[in-house]
Amino acid sequence: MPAALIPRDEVVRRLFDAFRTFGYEGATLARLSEATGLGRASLYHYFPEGKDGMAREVIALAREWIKSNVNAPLVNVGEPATSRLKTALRNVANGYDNGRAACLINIFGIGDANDVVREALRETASLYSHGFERLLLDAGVQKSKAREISFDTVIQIEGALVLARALDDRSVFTKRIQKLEKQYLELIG
Amino acid sequence: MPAALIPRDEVVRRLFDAFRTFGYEGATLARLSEATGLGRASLYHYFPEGKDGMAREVIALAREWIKSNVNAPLVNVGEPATSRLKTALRNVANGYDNGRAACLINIFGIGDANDVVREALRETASLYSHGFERLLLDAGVQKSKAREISFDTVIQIEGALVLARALDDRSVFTKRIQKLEKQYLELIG
DNA sequence: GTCTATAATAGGATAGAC
DNA sequence: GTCTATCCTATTATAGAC
Repeated sequence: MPAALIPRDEVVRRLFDAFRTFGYEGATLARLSEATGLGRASLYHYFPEGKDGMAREVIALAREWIKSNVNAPLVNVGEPATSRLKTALRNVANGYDNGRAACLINIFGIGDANDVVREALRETASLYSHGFERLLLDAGVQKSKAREISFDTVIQIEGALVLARALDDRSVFTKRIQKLEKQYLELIG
Repeated sequence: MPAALIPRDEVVRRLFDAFRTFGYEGATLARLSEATGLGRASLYHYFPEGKDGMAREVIALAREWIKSNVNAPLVNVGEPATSRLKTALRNVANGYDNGRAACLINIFGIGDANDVVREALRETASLYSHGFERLLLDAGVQKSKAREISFDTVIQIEGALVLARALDDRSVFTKRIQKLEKQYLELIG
């Protein structure tokens, strides 16, 4: 019985990349096989539920990524608010490869996903704004205002990614992240 | 020789709807056939270049839509700036069915489109911000500032559409449009 | 866990009658 | 312009050997 070529986590990470590059429908098993280096049969060994199961695990990875790379830094009360924000935004920029990579929240929102995927998507999108909201509340911003701004933050991230891809110009994204940082520093600095 | 069941323009409009509902890869010929009411063979009669040709015409329709429904109202110097803006934003809200429909600029930016589609996409995305930029310039806003705000406008539209779909909450989109109107009125009112 | 082989279906596209 | 029939390929998925 041959050993696993790569850890399961790494398989999921590569699937994640493939899904957000090609979209759900565009991510064919041939491409997923190439992205992971695993044959189709091996993919079905890892994911008996097939492509749908892969998608579910990939969304779960996205959720964990947001938790550890965005929300955890933002609510890390040991640090001053400004450096918490900078860490989170740096992680956001890196996570999207500075605008080259798309967001799964967008990708899986296209087409007719099943209910499980749709609910996971809703939860993940909601989670995304929570960290920013907490940071603003900690900094003394009023609740309704904090909610509005944190929503606005996710909207700007998603919109900038879309426009950067359409214009084929990453700076549209990186500049927007810089502008977000500036806006936050005016509020919480 | 049977007459055409529907005008060609209407066929393209229905394809437009199908593409932005399902994405390029998700828009199968079966679905395009159902959306238009035409058999596959008839679709190939209208579009000898197949699905790719349909996509190109659909993007052209999107460009024309932006020109007549967004940019034309925005630069209509016969009207006061505020009502020009209101007309354009109302058209934007309607064009996306108040947040229920996705934007082709996003849809066709996913996956690996060919060069023709990619270039058309770039042009269309660029066109989108031009009308808003012109309105701001007319209102006396400084050029660099006008450019920045008009970009920001498209980013917010695209981002709000993504988030509204992910959260399955149209109000995320409609509220953002209202906020955009308010921001503009502070500048040009 | 990986492999080869293969089933079963859906996808894009075309031919030719009407 | 539309229809039925069909081709070919790609796609998802499974079986069984190692």
